[in-house]
Amino acid sequence: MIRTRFAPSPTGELHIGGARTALFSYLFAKNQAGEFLLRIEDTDRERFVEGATERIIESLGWLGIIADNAGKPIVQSERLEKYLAAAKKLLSEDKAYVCTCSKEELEADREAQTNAGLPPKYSGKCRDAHQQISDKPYVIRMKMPQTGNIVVDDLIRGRVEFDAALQDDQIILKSDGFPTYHLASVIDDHEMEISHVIRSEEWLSSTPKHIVLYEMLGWSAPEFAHLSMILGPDHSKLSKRHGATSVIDYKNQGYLPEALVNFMALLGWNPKDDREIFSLDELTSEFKLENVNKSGAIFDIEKLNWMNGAYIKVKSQKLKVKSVSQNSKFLEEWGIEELSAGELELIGRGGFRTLKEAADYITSLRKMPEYDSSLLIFKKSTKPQTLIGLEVTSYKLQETNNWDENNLKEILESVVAEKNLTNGDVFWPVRVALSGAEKSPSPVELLLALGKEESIKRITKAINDLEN
RNA sequence: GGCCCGGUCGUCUAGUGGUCUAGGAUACUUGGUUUUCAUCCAAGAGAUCAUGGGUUCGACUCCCAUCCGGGCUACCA
Repeated sequence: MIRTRFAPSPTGELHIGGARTALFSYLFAKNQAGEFLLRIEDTDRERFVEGATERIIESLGWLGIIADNAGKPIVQSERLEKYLAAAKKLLSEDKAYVCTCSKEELEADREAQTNAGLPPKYSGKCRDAHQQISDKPYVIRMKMPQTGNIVVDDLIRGRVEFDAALQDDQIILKSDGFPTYHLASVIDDHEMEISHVIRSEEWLSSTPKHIVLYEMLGWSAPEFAHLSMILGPDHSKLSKRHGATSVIDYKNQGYLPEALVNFMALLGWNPKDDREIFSLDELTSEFKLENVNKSGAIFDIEKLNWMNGAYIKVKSQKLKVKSVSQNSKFLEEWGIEELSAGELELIGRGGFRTLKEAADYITSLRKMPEYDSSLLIFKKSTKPQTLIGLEVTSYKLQETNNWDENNLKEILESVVAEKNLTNGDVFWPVRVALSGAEKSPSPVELLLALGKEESIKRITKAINDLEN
């Protein structure tokens, strides 16, 4: 049984990088009918943020990445005795030792080594001192082998070797009784029966320590797959100074979860052909770890914008055939509860990169436009011709009971034909009367979005403005 | 500094020794469509495959070196 996990620290909002790691872990497991679990790594009490766990789960849920244990994730701070017991077992087997070096001492050692041009490494002072646990503050360090190579067979990177002698005697239990990541993740991954550890590249360097820990504990290690990182435009690790980096930021800016998921999946994974648009389900059935890249990828907002626009288009077109109550959620967060079919049509014509842009447009469209009436006259037209166009159109619109696209188009065309006018005498002023803007969707789209009553009201106002 | 990972159009990428004078997408430019803008359609420009050496009849593809970028080097994860 394939079983993967996502193990964030509750130190803030879910990051794009974390979300992508979660996505790949989820896709890998679900592709093989496996389980995807969530584990909260809250062993650092200083960085712990109240409520962060809930917000991470919420962001994940918004993306559609639902862990099989999302209702009750594994929480490390609730499992302290397990880590302590394991550390003591290692201690009794001489695979770990008590270290009483103070932080100041360690800091001084490190500084001296750095100044001497040496790589910083724990001195090993307590390694063979065989100290017992006493009242004195202590930590427990694992005893790394001092010779040989440690091999990591990474599913993405292949075979990577590390010189054991260069590895530090990692602290596995801190003086506050909490485990470090290394111990806790090894124990939990084993107990949760995780078959594949899929995590970010930043963990590759400490994987040898984890492998040694598995051996010491007498367990077989899971498979490892280290994902490349997501980079900012300046090629450094994506971080806050690059602007929006949390999933919730994108939600608030009007990105669709489907678009964000699709975009993140393409950052480092591809289907080996030209397809680019994938739903979460399609991603699940297509995903293969072999198709994941080794190199880091820059988060390119332009491409996300394009993809989000494409999703907005498709989604608004789908909603068009549904009832008003069903589409009430679409732009709800921007204060728009109900969308008419005509408004959805207008959104579906494309051009909006975010939901917020679309909502802002609909909001402004719903207000009676204010504009200089000279704008009503097309550059190749005249005031009298414009007035005729507007008046005849207004009359015909009042007479019709058939407010659909084809009919409206025919009406406008018939005004042009019957009154011997040009498109510029009719289409342009009607459009301006409805939108109040130099640039806008077509008059037919606007008529559809605004409805009969509002459209006639605006055209009437335009006629009055022009006459006075 | 040490160890580790990576390096194909600006960006995401295809490419696993000959089909590559390198394909797709995005962004950009131009043309078409449109009363306008956007959409849409079409076309174009854009990569001496980081650099230098090998190996080979032949290398983007294999090997080495160099350079560049990134990660780790915490009682953070």
